[in-house]
Amino acid sequence: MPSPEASTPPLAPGRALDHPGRDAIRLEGVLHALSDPMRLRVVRVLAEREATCSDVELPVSKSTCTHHFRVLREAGVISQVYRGTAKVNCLRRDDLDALFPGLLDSVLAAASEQDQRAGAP
Amino acid sequence: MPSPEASTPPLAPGRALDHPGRDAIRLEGVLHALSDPMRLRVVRVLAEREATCSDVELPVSKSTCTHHFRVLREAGVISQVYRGTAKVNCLRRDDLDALFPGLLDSVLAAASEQDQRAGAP
DNA sequence: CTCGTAGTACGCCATCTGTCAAACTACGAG
DNA sequence: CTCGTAGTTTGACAGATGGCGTACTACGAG
Repeated sequence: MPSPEASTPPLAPGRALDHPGRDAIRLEGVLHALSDPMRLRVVRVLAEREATCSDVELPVSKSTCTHHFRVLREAGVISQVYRGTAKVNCLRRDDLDALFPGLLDSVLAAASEQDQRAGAP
Repeated sequence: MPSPEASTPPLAPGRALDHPGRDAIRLEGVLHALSDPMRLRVVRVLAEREATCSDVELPVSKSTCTHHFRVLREAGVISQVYRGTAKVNCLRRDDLDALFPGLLDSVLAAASEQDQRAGAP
């Protein structure tokens, strides 16, 4: 890895994953995707920074992890692109905000607040 | 039924149902409850007016209907009180808005917009 | 070329979910 | 008291879901 900083990594498309178009994203599907604690945790991480599957720490096996990321992708919540051997995940903020204004933000805010309430008993 | 209009109906408590306290309402549970099309439909009706189970028209059997209302109640999304032989359902707007500000409104707005998009192809 | 790392694919399994029908309870009207 | 309406309970069932391990593929580093 020659001088990794500031250099755009390979970003090889390898093979494109199948993402639903903006118009194919359904509210019910998004809510369902967000209703799982593991997936909600993933989304909260991705709201702050993009991340590969493995640097979102989840207390589940690799295959289960793959499963959750796929559910999120198929629901239209995240996008995934290969970069070398890694896969980079991003929140599809633009699409979600366009389709369901305010929804993502209120879910994220609600999750944070719920955390805080739990943290201060 | 003597002059039914303007008279508060019996409103007999019959037997109180078990509702989670405000602090027991979990975001994941609420999102899960809202992620079913039938239940989302119920919530959208209740956002406009309170209603008995039977005057929310659902294309499912009575027992399935009972099931969905129970899921909503146990998730903390609605409250149910007996009034005579009927059961009146209300959105727990105050609790939801206090816990998850903006969430309910954005879900309702998103549902409406999704409807409109589907209605105008 | 070879190796290690990242992630996928495939079964398998237990549990949960949505659905129904049928039998039952609760209450108001007569 | 009797009847009809509203809703519950129970049991069944098919399908989805979340979880695992193992075997596999793909790519970058040496």
